[in-house]
Amino acid sequence: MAASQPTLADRICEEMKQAIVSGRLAQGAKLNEPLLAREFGISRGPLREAIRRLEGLGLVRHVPHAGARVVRHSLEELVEIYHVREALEGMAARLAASAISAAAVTELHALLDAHERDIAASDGQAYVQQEGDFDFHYRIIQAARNHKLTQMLLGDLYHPVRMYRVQASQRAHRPQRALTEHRRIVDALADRDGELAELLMRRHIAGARKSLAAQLGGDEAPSPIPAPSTSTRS
Amino acid sequence: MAASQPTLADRICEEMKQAIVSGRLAQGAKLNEPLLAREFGISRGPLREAIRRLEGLGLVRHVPHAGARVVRHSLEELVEIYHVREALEGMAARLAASAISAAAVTELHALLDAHERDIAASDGQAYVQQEGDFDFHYRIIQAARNHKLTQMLLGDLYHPVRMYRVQASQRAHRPQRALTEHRRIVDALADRDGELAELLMRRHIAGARKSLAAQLGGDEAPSPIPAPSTSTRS
DNA sequence: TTTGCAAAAATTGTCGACAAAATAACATCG
DNA sequence: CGATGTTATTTTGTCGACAATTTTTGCAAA
Repeated sequence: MAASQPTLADRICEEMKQAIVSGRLAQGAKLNEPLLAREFGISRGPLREAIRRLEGLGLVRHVPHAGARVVRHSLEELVEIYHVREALEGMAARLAASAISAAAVTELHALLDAHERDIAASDGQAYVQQEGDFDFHYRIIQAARNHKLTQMLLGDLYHPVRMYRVQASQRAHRPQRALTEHRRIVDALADRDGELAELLMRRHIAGARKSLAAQLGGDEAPSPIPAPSTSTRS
Repeated sequence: MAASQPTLADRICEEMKQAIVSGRLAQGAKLNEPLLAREFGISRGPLREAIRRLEGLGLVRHVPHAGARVVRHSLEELVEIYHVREALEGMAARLAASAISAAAVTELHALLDAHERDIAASDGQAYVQQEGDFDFHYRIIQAARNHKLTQMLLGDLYHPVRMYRVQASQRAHRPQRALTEHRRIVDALADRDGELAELLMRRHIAGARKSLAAQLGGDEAPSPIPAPSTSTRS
């Protein structure tokens, strides 16, 4: 079902998605149609279709006669996303404990072994852990065998997270500790202990969220006054 | 977000979304561009943009040189969605317990009172409970004050559910019981008991999911998926 | 210098036309 | 009669051009 003859709009959409996630198209950047069209060597028609698709995906925002811009992700929004991830990936871990195959568990162990080697090799930077972390979470999500869940998590929710990681050049929070937590989760999966797997996954993501929230300045745990001013005034 | 001058593509996108959810555009129906363009009285350009946006929203599926079709939702997928709803709305209930205002709790009570009157009045059919149920869940989600959560739940996830409800003409499962469960949830919110609110909400949705899954086992007379008649009004 | 308004430029929205591909129809052959 | 290759039609993909709107620019006045 791969694109046998990928259309121009599809190709451009994919390229732009990559450009946005990688930061080559900065957050809030205006998408100038004639310019981009010339740059990609295509007409404005397919480009507009690609932009509309990205709009549906939530990666760009479009106002009627003012053009489209790359969405901006505030740290607050990142924290919100981590809340959602906590709920969703916790569920994924629980489902995975029931659905995962023994072979997949073995593969997960091998993956974590590889991560351990990578961390030991590139001590300090641990950039590989970035993609490796994604890889781990990807596999858990896939193992849950819930198509809609996969679609939401991998299709929509992860883009902002990847954008943030790449663009902020944020190093992994204590990759050694993350690795240990990953191992515990896999152990729970191997034991078919869905409850424990969910708990550990939630704690794992909640830890990352709190680390993120710490950058916000204040603790965000109990929001006493929600401050309804979203300040998205236009 | 005041649509100062809604563009054609936006308007058509909205109309098509409505048509898909309401079932006027059946599941699996082919989106014939010249036909639809004539029907809407516009050119193919904006129509294609609208379709691309719907594609990003996950309401239509597009294959390179074969055209776009309305997505088909199997009962299995519905069950998957209810799993996701359970996790997400459970979280929403927990967050809402912390974030909701006293005034909002009062409004919720009033809403449920109205539902009770409606059920008593239109005993049996209880069609109002359909939208009312959505209304209740809407408010809980909003009360969680998590923008991303709202976006995912109300933006993407609910469309298939509404499609299913509308098209299958499914009556609410025991509206009286649903109402009671709703009341208990609001009570938990009023007590600021997030844990209990989450538990009750999860149980509430899990019940609906099980009722849904029961249909999966036993094939009943009403065929849930209508025959894909390619003919649309011209 | 700053403010306000008007013209100009650029950009977005929309359309019709042409090229490429897929589907349908049809005639031919086994 | 059915299968198959070819043609014809429909449908999708792409492009350039024109209209509508917004933003910028320029200029004059307070």
